[in-house]
Amino acid sequence: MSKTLPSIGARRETLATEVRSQIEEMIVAGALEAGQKLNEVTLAGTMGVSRGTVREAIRSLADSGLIDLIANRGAYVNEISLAEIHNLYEVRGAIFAMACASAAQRVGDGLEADLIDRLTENLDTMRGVRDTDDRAAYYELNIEFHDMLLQAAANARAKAIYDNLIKEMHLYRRRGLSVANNIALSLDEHGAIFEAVKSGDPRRARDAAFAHIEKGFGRYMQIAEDGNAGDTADG
Amino acid sequence: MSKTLPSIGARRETLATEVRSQIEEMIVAGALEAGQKLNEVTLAGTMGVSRGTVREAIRSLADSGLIDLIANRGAYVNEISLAEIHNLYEVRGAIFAMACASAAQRVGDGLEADLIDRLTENLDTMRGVRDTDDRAAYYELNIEFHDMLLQAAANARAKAIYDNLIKEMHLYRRRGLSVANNIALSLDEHGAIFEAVKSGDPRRARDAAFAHIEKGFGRYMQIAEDGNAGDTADG
DNA sequence: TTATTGCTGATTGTTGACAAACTCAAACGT
DNA sequence: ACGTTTGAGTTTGTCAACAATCAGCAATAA
Repeated sequence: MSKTLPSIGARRETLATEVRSQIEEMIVAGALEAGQKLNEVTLAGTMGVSRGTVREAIRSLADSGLIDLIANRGAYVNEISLAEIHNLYEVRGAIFAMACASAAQRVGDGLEADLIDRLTENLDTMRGVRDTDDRAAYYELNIEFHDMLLQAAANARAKAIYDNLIKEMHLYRRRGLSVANNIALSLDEHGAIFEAVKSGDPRRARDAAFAHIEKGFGRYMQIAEDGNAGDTADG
Repeated sequence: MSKTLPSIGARRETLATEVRSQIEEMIVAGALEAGQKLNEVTLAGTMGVSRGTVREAIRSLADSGLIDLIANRGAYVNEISLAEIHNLYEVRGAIFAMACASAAQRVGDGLEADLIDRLTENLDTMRGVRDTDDRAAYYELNIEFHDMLLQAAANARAKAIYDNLIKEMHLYRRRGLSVANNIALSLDEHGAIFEAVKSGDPRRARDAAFAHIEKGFGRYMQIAEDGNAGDTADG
């Protein structure tokens, strides 16, 4: 299913970036377990490329936190504790809250004219999905909701960091612990964020976003303690 | 003066990381200007290492945002606009605010016993420096203040991202635009953050931190517009 | 004149080989 | 029995050479 996104004209794919996505996918899919060591020659062999190329890909993954590097000893798939998951939630919340505040500010300034319409449509569709309990659909809509706000913040760096965090958090979904979700609850929270952004109130948007992420972590903890292992969307 | 910081015990230095810091220093010091292209063979020659090694270093720098990469065309020192500087301030503010809230929470929970003492001492020293107008000393104290709070947040990922942002923002200090500073003002703001953290009020700490960074950007803009080019600390 | 095509030199992408460092376990000495 | 040392084997770090791609310019055609 996952065609590589056609890169926008500017930057073609290089072999190393291709290998990078491939390893990334292996980690997310669980083909490489947490704590497992990545052997450069083995990977190079199975992928049919040279060791240097694999090496470059691994270095890149290490820089974005998916992999731990120890000099002269190798690369290991990042093992993560519950405390670290909390840390990721915190950072993600901080970035998202900032983005929502920024988006609200821009809406108040008359920029981002169509944002409100697009958010409205997203929420409407989501309400329809709530009753059908179609988690896959909800998952996509949830990502879209967050993405639109990040986009509206007009802060490329923030978006890059956020996307990276999301990618990393994906990991823990496949690793036994599902990410918490309650469509009805997170829909309410999305509504609160929406209202704040719509009214152009940065401060309120920020608080609503923070609350949303914090509650999301709470739900995650709940499910983690209950030992649930379903594959759901986060919210 | 600028010795390279001794890397923390755990991870030994490899040649590539050494080259990385060296290039980093060249960029910060202005030996490599914004927009300038980095030629791999030239760099390898001047540094006396192989091309593959500088390649690895360049890739790493690109991942942390100091350098722009274009496939098959090369690496360029990141040119940055005023809007992007604002973006960096925003992200930095978001992370810092989150850290302060977290620190306040932990203080309220009885953890971080000595944090308050250390912050108190930092502020006292700073007040002494205020009158002498010793900017170098203030600069160090300012970094220490922020570092202590990031540390107290007990969030390694947040600290890593924050440190990276700071490093990047260093760039624009050497590039004509100084980073804004007014010791007396930022001392007041530090005081507000301190009080909030001390009272264990996460929300107030967060707001104070946000305000601090925002005002810092305001001062930066002020100086930028005035065309000032001194080398001062930010606050 | 202007746009297109085909060279040429230079630079990046990729590879395989060599050198250095590490792991593990057996041999050794106390 | 226990800690230390030594050595073989494996894995990573570094390097130099080969292949692919790009920027710039000259020649050609409309």
